[in-house]
Amino acid sequence: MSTNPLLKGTLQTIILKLLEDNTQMYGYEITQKVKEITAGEIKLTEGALYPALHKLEAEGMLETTTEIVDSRVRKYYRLTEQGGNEVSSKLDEAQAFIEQLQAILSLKPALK
Amino acid sequence: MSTNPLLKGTLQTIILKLLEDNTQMYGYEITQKVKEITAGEIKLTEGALYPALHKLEAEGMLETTTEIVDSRVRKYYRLTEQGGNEVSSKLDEAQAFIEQLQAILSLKPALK
DNA sequence: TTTATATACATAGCTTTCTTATGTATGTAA
DNA sequence: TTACATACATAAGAAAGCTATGTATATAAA
Repeated sequence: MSTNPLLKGTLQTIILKLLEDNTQMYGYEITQKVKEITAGEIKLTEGALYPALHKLEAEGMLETTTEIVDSRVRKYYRLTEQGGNEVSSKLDEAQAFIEQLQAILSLKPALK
Repeated sequence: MSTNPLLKGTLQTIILKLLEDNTQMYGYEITQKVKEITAGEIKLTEGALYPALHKLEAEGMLETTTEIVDSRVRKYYRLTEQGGNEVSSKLDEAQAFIEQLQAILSLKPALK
């Protein structure tokens, strides 16, 4: 994988979508889930994930509860009502952007 | 459109792909081409485009020739040999990332 | 027993890459 | 003479990643 500039801008959407599907998840679980779904192709780094979670929480999109499991701390995140409302528009934006991008990247050479 | 955080990381690939298809283009032409292809959905700002072109040139991916057309300066960019070699791997990366992203974003809710 | 790996959080410092705003200059239409 | 289109460029700032580091627990391996 190395670095992944393409990830920029999509991390928030990934987080919100996963939390829409799974009700509640903790940070480490999100990294593992993404790794699993993408067969290791996309790896979320902690330095990107945790600040992104904190930001979404500060914006009122996510709320948390902390639990102790096996004497380790787990901070569960779930969508707030506002967060839930935001998900579908974020997904629409992402899908629209992907389609436009593919329109450019799979362009046939101009017939001159 | 407003701002476009999703654009991050894809601008280089867009530029290289357009130059693969069109042999040579100048900056303003690239902005218009992208606007045209995406029906105005994606707008490249000059503050993003020109530094990106300069960077690709500095990295040896692009080379330029300047012409005067209608007493206005035009700086044409085209792929160097190195740039040409780089295009397909950039495109592969972008397509792979898009596929992984769609795998995450269109995930069905986990059956629990 | 001490090292490595996995789990689980967090943050500081850095870099890349974008946005906004501004500037120069020419040509044309209102 | 004002506005808009064409055509370049850059400075300042913000956003959002990455790397590295730190804390802490549990377990497996050497």
